[in-house]
Amino acid sequence: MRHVSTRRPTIRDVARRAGVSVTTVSHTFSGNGKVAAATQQRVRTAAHDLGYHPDVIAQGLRNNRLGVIALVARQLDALRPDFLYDVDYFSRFAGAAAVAALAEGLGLMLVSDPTGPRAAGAALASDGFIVTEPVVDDPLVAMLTSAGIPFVTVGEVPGRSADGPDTAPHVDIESGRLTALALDHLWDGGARRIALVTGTDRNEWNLRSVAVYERWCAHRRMTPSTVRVPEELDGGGHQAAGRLLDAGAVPDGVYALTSDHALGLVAGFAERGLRVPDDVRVVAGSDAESLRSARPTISSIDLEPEELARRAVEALAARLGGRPPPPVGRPVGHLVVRASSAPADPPGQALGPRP
Amino acid sequence: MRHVSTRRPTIRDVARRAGVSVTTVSHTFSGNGKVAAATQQRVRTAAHDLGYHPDVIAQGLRNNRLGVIALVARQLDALRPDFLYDVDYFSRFAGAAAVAALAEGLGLMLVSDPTGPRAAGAALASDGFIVTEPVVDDPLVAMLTSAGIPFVTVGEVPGRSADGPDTAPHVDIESGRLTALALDHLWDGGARRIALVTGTDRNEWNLRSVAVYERWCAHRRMTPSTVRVPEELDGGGHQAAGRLLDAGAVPDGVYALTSDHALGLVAGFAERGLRVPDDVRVVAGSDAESLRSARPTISSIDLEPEELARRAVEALAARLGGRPPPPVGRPVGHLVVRASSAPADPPGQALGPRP
DNA sequence: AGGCCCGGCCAAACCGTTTTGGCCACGGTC
DNA sequence: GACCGTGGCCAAAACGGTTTGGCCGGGCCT
Repeated sequence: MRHVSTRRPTIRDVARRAGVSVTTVSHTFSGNGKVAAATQQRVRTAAHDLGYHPDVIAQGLRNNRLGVIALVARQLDALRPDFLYDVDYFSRFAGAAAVAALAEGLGLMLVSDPTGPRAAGAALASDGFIVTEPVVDDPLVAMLTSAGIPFVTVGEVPGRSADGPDTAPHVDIESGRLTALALDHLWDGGARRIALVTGTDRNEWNLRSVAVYERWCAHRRMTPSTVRVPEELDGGGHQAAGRLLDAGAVPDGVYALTSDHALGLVAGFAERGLRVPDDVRVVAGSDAESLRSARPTISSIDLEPEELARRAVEALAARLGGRPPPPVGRPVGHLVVRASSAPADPPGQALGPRP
Repeated sequence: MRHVSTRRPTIRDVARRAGVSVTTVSHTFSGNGKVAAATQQRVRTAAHDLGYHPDVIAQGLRNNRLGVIALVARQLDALRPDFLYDVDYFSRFAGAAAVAALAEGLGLMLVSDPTGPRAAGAALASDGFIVTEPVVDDPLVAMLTSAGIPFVTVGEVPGRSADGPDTAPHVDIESGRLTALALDHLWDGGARRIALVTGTDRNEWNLRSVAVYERWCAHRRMTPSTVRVPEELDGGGHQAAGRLLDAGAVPDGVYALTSDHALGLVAGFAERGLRVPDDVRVVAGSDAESLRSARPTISSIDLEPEELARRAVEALAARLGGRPPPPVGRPVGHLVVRASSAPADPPGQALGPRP
């Protein structure tokens, strides 16, 4: 007999119990129609007695919105499915996005690229998408655009500057400012032969960093030296160190865009007898726990994924609600100086820690 | 005029175009009724021409299932909302869970504790829940149980052993075996005064580890020495080191359940002049990138969150599909030996690396 | 020949909401 | 007194699928 009581109460049950129509119940909850205060009270107590909660799916069917946004985790599609690069960044981003979504009354769904082979049907049920680090001619962006599904990218979609106003709404990751920040910091520390280690994804982060780096070098009459290694390549940083040293012009400063690569780089330098930061200073372009605990600790750009996530969610929520986009806030992302780029001790002085 | 073409095609459009009823269209896709092969073909091409995809929400309304499971991220509710402890574990878990869910045709929703203050309506739309690290008298478990919502926990719900068959379905994290593994390893390395540093959450991991540790000590006639520090306490490991040393009986081996604490512990020991692993060996109970790159590198138990996540998703999916639970697989979780617990060099021998 | 089963198809009910259009009574306006 | 506006309520039509029950005709058995 218990199966009788197991059915969750519907709006009809509430209506019956309150002695009104379902319309009235719907109205009292949505605040849409006109319902007398006394009636509202009756409805509310009836609903409460029954433990009624509106069915989100039925609502979704009717209003064509579920209250769920999707975060596309492209790293999930990497060749090694059990491997996530830039774990810190993604995890901090996803966690903060979930919290921000919650605050907007939305759920956060983690999906792999819906243009990929295993397109999850459920993924398409979401009201909007957050796409991190879109690449040039991004198929996902194209798909979302043509399907008319609202989305927000984190970082601009590169290679569209010519299109003008056609650019998709995005959260600014300020890659230009941050690159300059890192390079200036290395320069201020005394580095005069600064190399760049970048990933191969054609996203804004990589592309703009390279562009800014080259302009920056030209401005200072420095010959740029760029090494490209795939983001997801294990030991990529190590390899980059080798390539930089073998190339002849040994750098005295390196800006490595990926935290993993920065780690490998430092290790690679150590193996070849170069001391960090004494012989070569290193700054990573993305912060991670591992940089904090490495020996030496490694300086980095903290992109503030939490803040980016919050902004992305807010922008998307505003879009979904037909509200104007939130105003741009303070500049996001900052430099965290650690041992790997600490200013050189004056020559001839003891190397021990100073009070 | 474009708004006309913008409506996505429904099952009715397909039916009309194929010259059949909607029932037939539904049947050809679900494989439920009997539909002649030729008719099926007509329907499929019609659907393809129209770019038809069934509406997940409408399906969900009828079948009472959306194809989405929820992963409860309790760390999101921590006091500092921008802080996740054991980032590695959670991120690896969530990523793998999303992939596994995808493979089952399910979406993965990240939600905060639905019993919490900000209960997201959408959260309740999910078909089932994955609850990591349930605690004694877990309110969430109680809520899910009473609401009849299917769920799977990762790690047993502690304090229910008396209930017998009443225990909730769970994925075994094998905390007993792993604790013994770590302790035996310390013992084999020569440690004879082994301390335990544990968190304060009353989950299986902490509780069982303590229990096994105490039994293990009794068996070897060793006086147990346990230090408790909250998981989310920054600098908790550091504090633990202080407490252990101030207590008088300086340990020569420590098993610290949280990776953060292990890190702080090593740092704390170093400050007080204790060398790791020479004076005291350390093993962490949870692996993380930071342990891999710390100096010295720190041994740990790799819980294999990816495998746990996969199992949790599969178990939940089976439950949702009314299928029997998947068979238990190989033992999961293993010890990763690093420098912090390397066997002592025989006295009088050089300390340099050996080939 | 009659009865039965079964393959192939369809019309209609149903899932739990929201929204539209209308009904009724009441009060104010001319 | 006819008219209109409006506050309060409701019945019914969506929303886009799935499932039930039934209809029809042909082959097989007796």
